[in-house]
Amino acid sequence: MRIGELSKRSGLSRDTLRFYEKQGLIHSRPGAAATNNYRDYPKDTLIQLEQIADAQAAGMSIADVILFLSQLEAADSDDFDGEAFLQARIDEITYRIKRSERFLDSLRRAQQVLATPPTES
Amino acid sequence: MRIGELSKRSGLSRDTLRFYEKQGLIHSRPGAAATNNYRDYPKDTLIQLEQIADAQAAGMSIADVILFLSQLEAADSDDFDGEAFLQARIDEITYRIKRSERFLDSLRRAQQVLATPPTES
DNA sequence: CAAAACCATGGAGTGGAGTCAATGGTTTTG
DNA sequence: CAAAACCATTGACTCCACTCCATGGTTTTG
Repeated sequence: MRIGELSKRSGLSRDTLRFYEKQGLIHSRPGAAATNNYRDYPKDTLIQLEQIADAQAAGMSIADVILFLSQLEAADSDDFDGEAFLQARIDEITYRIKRSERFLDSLRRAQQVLATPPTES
Repeated sequence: MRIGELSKRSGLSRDTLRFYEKQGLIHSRPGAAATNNYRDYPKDTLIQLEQIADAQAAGMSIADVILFLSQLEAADSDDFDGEAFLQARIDEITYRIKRSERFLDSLRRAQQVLATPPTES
């Protein structure tokens, strides 16, 4: 799949896709046709982009996502404590969700207030 | 409360607090002592900072938080559709939480994989 | 086959959210 | 009362995640 189609399907701009690739988040095999140097993305890139979006929604930086991905691929490289890394992210995200829900509640309360007809003091 | 104490209690830097104040997120009455121009923060600023942190955790920008706050104070200004604004934020955040939880699940699965002793093929 | 549509690279620019540094005034403390 | 600790302002700077542009090559299409 070429970048234009991936862009359309993922909803991300071409520039963002090229940026992600430069960062190492996604990969393309260059020019299958060999005549040009157009990027050619495997179809599961779309799924990966979804996962990246999930990670970003959870507050992870691109650098974190890269660390996480490299972690999955080389699960037994022992120069890096993957378990600690994972646990730290899990804790962070759990905490973030808790805070988000608290904020959501206050938005709902505000909604209640707005929905209530003005006081007839 | 002066900025140093607020900083210590909130865990935010003085610079961040001054930055927030410039943005209009928090307020101080200047120099109660009248002799200096030190900021003096009411004690409920701490609570407000907590709420701001919640909002940020939920992915809201500072500009959004300001809009939200102004919304609570002037609930009947009719040049702005507060209900639509609130509903949009609620939807956004709900969606973000859903994505975060999906990502959390994949982290937990990765954790499982790491915890599993290497295959004895 | 020419115009339109698509692709590439490199590098500059943007916006959000702080962070740092320089300079100088005020309070607290031993 | 001097030194240390605290405070103020202004403006420059950083980092992140894009986004835009200029320039030029490749494909597709009518």
